[in-house]
Amino acid sequence: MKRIKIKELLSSSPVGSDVTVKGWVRTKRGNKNIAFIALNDGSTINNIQVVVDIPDFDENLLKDISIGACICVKGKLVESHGQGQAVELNAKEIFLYGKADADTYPLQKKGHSMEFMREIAHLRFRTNTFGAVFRIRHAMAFAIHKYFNDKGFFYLHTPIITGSDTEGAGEMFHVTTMDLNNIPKGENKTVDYSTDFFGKETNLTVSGQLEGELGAMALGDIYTFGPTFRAENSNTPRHLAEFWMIEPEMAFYDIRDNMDLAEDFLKYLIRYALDNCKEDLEFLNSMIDKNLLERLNFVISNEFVRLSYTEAVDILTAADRKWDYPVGWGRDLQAEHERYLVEQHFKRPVILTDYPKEIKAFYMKQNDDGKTVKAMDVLFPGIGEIIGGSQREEIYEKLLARIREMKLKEQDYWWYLETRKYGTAPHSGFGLGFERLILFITGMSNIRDVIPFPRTPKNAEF
RNA sequence: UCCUCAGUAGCUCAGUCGGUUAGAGCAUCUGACUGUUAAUCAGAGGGUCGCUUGUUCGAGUCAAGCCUGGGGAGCCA
Repeated sequence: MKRIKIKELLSSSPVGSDVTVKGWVRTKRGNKNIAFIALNDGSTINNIQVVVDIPDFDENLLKDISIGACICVKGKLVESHGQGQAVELNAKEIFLYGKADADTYPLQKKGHSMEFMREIAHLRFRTNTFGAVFRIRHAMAFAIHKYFNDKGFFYLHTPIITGSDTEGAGEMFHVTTMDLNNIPKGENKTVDYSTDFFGKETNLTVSGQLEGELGAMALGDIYTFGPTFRAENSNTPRHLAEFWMIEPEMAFYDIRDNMDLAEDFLKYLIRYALDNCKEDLEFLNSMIDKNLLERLNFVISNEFVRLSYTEAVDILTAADRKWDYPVGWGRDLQAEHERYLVEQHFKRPVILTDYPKEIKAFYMKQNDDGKTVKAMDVLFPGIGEIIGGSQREEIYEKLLARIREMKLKEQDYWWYLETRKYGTAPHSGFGLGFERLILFITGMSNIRDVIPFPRTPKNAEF
């Protein structure tokens, strides 16, 4: 008999039908005559209750069916005699795929801390919380592709190994095949990369943006969605050394179009989760964050506030409170400032634009005032910066001047500059941190709990 | 990297002013119970008190250093 997934079983199998289910035991309880097994196969957060007439089965088999064991059950679907569920499965045959020694299996029926779960990341998928989180993570990845595909964007695969540093900012992971115990040195005792695999210094990408722009200058609208690496020694609940980022890049979009897209995109994703991950979100709302559903609904039904950096500084200066870090035009906004704007002053997502050029990247479109650039940061409650983007500088001379002002290596950007030399066009784009989106959607509080196997300083287990 | 808090049974934690043999709940094991819902009830086993050094007659408790983890900050998505 063909196996049926529990999600399908619960939604569409008629009472009285004979079915086969396969899954992992969540709990077993009962007495010497009858046992109840809560079985889960990951297809849904819901379990099927398997009812076992103990005299009909081998005693040793039943002993081995403990929490974590994997079994196949054939039986008849019936209306439940108990209260907790509509239907249950009366077992006729049970096959044990793999037992889970109750003495050593780390998961129990009762609560575990998130910290403990991180130590058993290979098993934490088997909990309600992580099952819900990773089903939602999948749904969001799918929705991202659907959103862009429906809008005529093309998914562009930008390189993971790069020969250039996107912004000159941020530590990168070196990629090499050199023998680290015997690194060839050239003149001045510097490393001689000419003998390395690529014949030059290479790193893992910190952003696909620059390559993404090359694609946008021909395909029109593109997006990337791939792994991104930062070797920064960041130890916070919002940073990973390896994370996933979505970077759309659009020809002929100005900063306003860019903001419109970012807001529409985020609201689409939240709505997609509400429509397609209802049960998982309800579980997270009840167990992880009591305000989750309310917050998600609030965000999709209200306009994001849009204001300039200069206006934000005015608000912060006028605010009746003390800052750990001083507020002033030209200084970068600190976490406490962003939080104040989002969580107290406006109480909704905020898009900040037109930052001083000194605190932003070289490629951002310079405003006529000579002081600011067309940058935009989308700030979310509890998360901080979830999106960072800008209109790009498309005028060759201005871009080159900025590269020189910031003392970047001009020759490293020859191909980037050529897009401004040949058929340049106004264009814009942004980057969305995928895990930060998942944090917001799930209500989880630590980014290490929304990626299957987190990479952070001093941790690359699994 | 900085600040701060923590590390005691498989898990979550208590442990008073430094004092005899370090406790609880859950989990595990044994037994009871004819429909359970984190099942319930009774009993049992289970400890290098993160590591090292020191102070002391005596250290889970005090001190120093280190390791690991949480929270906050910086960097950023």
